[in-house]
Amino acid sequence: MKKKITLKQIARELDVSISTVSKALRNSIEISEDTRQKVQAFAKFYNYRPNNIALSLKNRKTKTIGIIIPEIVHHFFSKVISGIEAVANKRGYNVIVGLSNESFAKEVINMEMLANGSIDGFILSIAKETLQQQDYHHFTETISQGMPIVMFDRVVNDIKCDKVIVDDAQGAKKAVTKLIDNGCKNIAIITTKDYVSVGKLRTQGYLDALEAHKINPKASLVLKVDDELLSEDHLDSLEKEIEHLFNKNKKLDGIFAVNELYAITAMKVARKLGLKMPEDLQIIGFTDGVLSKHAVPTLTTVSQHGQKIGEKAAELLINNLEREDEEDIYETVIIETELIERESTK
Amino acid sequence: MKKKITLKQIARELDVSISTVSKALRNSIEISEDTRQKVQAFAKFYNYRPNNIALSLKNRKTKTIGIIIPEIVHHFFSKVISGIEAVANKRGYNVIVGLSNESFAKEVINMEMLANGSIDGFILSIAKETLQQQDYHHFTETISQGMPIVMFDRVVNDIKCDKVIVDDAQGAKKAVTKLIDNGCKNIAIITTKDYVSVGKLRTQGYLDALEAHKINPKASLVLKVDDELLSEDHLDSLEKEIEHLFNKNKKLDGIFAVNELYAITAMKVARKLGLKMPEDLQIIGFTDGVLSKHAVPTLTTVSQHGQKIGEKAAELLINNLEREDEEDIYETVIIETELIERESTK
DNA sequence: TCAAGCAACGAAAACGTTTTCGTGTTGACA
DNA sequence: TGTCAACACGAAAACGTTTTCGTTGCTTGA
Repeated sequence: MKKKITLKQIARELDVSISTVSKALRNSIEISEDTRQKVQAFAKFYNYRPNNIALSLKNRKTKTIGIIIPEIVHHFFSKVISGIEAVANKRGYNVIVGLSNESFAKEVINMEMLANGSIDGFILSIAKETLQQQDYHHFTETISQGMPIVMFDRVVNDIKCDKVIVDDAQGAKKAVTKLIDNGCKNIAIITTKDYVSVGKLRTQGYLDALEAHKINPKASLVLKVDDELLSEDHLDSLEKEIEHLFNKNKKLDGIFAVNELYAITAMKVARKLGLKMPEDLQIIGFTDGVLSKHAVPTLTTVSQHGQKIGEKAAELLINNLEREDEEDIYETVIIETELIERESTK
Repeated sequence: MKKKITLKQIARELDVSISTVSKALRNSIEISEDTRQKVQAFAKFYNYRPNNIALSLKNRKTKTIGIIIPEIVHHFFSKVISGIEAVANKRGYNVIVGLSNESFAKEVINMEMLANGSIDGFILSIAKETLQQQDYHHFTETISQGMPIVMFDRVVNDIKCDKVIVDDAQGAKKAVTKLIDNGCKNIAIITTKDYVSVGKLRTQGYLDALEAHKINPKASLVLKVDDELLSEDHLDSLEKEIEHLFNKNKKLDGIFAVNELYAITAMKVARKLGLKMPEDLQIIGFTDGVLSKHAVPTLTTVSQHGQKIGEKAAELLINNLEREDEEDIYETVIIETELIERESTK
């Protein structure tokens, strides 16, 4: 077992001072050609690499980004991480991941754990519980300590930080407009309760599209699902609620769902009821995940470009970290959504 | 902006020494009740938290685990991370994630980036390119530097480290046996080229099951797909290959696929050919991802329990890190697979 | 011959902790 | 009064770097 070698050990072996070794390795002109060669050869032979922790302590920056997300087993979030990692890596940063599991307490703990020097800045998407409780002190506090935050997807406006969001309302509007253009007369929306900001915005987009076409929204066409039904365990109750939606609206011919799972489940119920897609019923989902691509029929969906969101968030954060002047100008970048048309629409 | 406060600043404000502050905060009996109270109150007021980096440097351990995986946008891998994170968090560790993107070079770079003090140990799954080139020097080197590694899923035997694997062969055998028991006479396997260890093992399990039932394997029933077809971009060619498989074997009535995507694609082709599932054709996949659960028909599959794999890997690593005696005893833990029966089989 | 200047190197501080080992003061006790 | 223990605290080293600021010894020019 050959342990990692340090400057001190090299210095001792070569009978020079630590400073000399350090300078020699960084090709300082202060050091003679001779000693430089000698030191570098020795270092190379023993595969010397400076200790990151020591560097972090000295430079007071860790070249590490902290990511806090609600969950990782989720196509969208893993896409975002993938984007973050790509940019971070290219610019010499590492990423450290914490999961909140949608819990306020875990979000706080995780942030505190990382904020004590482990990272230079955060990229995060807020837990549902936090959104519900509207307690954002942990964000404001870390920001006031000089640690920058970039929020994505689930953001809250009154925090001073960079944000990367999709135009949820616009994307939803595009989707619903598509359904209208395709001849749908009775379009339902399956969405979440309002405290989930993105759910609210998408619902707004749905209403906007209807209004733009002078269609009166009907309350019975709006299904706000309790989000705990999103967990795989409660699929049955989700199905029941959706079935109820069909029963209440016999002439239903279009559905816009604010996520993939709602859309897929709606498809399943429709199939059970003997509806043909896209002939009798057209469906559009949100989030271009793996389910949409491989469903039967394949699902038309609003793509959020998770990878791009991650890349942009990482760029914003790193730019902020490496900016010389300490100006506090915060950007909100909107990533365009894209309607990916597949078989579930005409 | 109130920056993080340090021991030194507290010491200066309270006009005591740094040592006193440190001891007072750790409730040392060396310090008088009075000063202890004073220091603790002050620290609490300014929300003092010890700097992690300084602690890492001093203790020569970072309480951080490095994860290197081929990709993160993948149900199995994100499940594993989720498991690792849960255990790590509970035991006071953070996780830092690096992606190899199946590339040898990126795997090496990532490991070198983290091995210089940033982490205490690795949990990883080997990149395909690395498996192909069979160059494992970066593993042996980090191990010989005293940094422990736990490998999962894609492992290689001759590296001295803990391993967490699924009984791929056994799982495959279970699946194929199920097909045989269900009356299938002509069972094909869709698998990867042999250098992917898990693909090879699963193929072996397929052959084992046939042999156990005295069925002669037919070369035409074994489809070894070039793995670049796994990328979403090459789905067409994958479909073509599978279609070719059907054409060559008119009496095909069972398919075992070594991953979800192959299985789903086989379903798609079968449906195009007008085959009814499970009546005309039964299919079993590997990896219990989100696709299996929501496919039409839902897919019978061999579950690997990714979460459990992650948990176990984290336990092994942390136990190793916190073991007092430096004994090098390495374990290989086998996580049982489970056949989850759904609609694609009778 | 001497001051100046330069080349080559070393000492030490700093980053923020923890911990070991003093050290000074007090009180008790002989 | 002198000694010793207990008490409360501080100095300093250590973790591994980088960097500033000396400090040598030698050369050079007048």
